[in-house]
Amino acid sequence: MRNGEIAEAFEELASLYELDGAVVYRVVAYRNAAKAIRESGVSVEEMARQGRADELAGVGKTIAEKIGALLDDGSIPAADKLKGRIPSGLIEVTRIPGLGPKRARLLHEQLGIESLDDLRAAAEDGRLEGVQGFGAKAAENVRAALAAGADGSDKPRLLLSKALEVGEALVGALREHPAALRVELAGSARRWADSCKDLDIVCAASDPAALVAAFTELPEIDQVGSSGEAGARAVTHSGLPVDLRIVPAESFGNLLQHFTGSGKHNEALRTDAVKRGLHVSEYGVADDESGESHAFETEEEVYAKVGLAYIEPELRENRGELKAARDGKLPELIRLEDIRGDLHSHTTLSDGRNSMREMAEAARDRGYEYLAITDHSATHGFGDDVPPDELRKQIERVAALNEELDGITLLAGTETNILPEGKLDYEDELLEQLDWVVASVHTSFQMGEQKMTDRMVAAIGHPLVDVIGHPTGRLIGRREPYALNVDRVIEAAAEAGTFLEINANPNRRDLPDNYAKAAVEAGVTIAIDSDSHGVDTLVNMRYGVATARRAWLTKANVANTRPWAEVDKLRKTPRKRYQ
DNA sequence: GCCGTTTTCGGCCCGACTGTTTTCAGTCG
Repeated sequence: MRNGEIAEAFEELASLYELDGAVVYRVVAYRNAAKAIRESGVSVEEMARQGRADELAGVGKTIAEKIGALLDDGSIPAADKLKGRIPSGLIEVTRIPGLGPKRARLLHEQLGIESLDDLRAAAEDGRLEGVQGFGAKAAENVRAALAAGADGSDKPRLLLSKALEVGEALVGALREHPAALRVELAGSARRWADSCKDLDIVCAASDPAALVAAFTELPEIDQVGSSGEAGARAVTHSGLPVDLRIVPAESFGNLLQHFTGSGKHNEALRTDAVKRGLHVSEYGVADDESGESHAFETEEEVYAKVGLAYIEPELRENRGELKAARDGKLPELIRLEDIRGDLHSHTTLSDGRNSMREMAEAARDRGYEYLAITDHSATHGFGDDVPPDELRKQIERVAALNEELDGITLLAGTETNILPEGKLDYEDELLEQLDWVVASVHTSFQMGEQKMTDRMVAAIGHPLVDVIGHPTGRLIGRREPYALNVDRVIEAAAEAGTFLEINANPNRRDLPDNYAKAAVEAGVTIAIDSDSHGVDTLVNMRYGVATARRAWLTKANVANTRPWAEVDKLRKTPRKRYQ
């Protein structure tokens, strides 16, 4: 079973316990365990088989046993038992705004409601008002939510690149307003998560009312829900909810820290602080000893007050960053400026939109020292392939252009398909003449896990494969990863010395952060590549670096923070012509 | 149900808002 599937089972179990009226701490414990399982960079099934599932933070003896039962029998006995009492449709009912587990349970007990359809009927025929705690307003809110299309599914999330497009425009416009003192994007966008469900903007202002008024008039804003001196809630034309908060400048650090999250990070931070007699909220840090509350202008001061080193937003996911901050063991995260070249790009020779020269000049303008031209191989499958003879000519064209270009080195490369049997798309004799070889899967996505993993491991073992491109094949929010044993892929890459890519395309960000972290811990070197198909997407490198930062990576973990000559030496098969 | 530089038992973040209350529970972020 995949980590995601195991996590889902425990999320369901948490909801069932919650509807059954279990103590909230038990429900939270199951939810925390589900999160740890989902985010694990190694196979939890494998850990469980080895009796090590309880090494995950938040998984103890009881949950470890339940994981075992789930793997052995396909279900958790406690969940099966609860399902006898609690209809699964009730979980959807709890996702209607304003309805939670307590009220859903009440509706089940008093009206026999078991599904959204039942809820709709009861809201329409007036039975809802008869339930204790429900008045006319509550019933009306349910009717409105259902009419607005609430269907019991989780809120949709927008890809980070789309959210940032809007968020950066809003922040830029607000910063230009004369009343603005400080304006920062907070929330999941500031943590560079894969996707966002809303935007949070935190401001300090000399004239709050004027700044709020200006915000509601911005061209990106469609509807304004509520607004006042303290901020506004609005929705953009693209349907993204935006929360604007205005705070006093002297407590800007507290608010920014609070609204950057994540919720789990803040919860853990506060629990930790309580042990030191400190109570952290968005307004300040209250000190039991002095009885005073301390407000801070900067986040650095907030973290210092609770005895922690400053934690970068990308790390604030409660994945061990608090302990590392306490022990002074936070990594010095890689920065975008550390990147010295891009090792995966396309031109019009395959499916790119710009010529080799245009790509080279654009890369040089970004300050890169080198750019690998890696057009698709002979069986790419989408047309625009590069047959062997064409690739030979391309090597010559790269050499000729290098003669003309100053300030950047072009590398002759390929993004070769990994064929279903694990072989590559060109003969070794041709691959040997290339400076850089990316190998990726672009066909036969539906293979079983064993075959797909064998296929990948075979490519990793090929002496002339420098890096595996977008190793899991996921498309964020649209396509699950291939059925792949990522543990084995990482192990094979570590053993062979083959690099694994963090593909920086914002739709991919592949390797994902959890796997990239596990890969580096296993000794794998990472390459962060834009996979640009035009000059306009070289900037996507920032999403790859963000994923690397979320994976706790340093400059040293990433190949292309080095000059090209060092990258050549670092890979498993340095090419003779460079020696 | 988990966890341990106060604890192997007794804790387990903080505050705002809403609607229904007659002092607060439930929900949300």
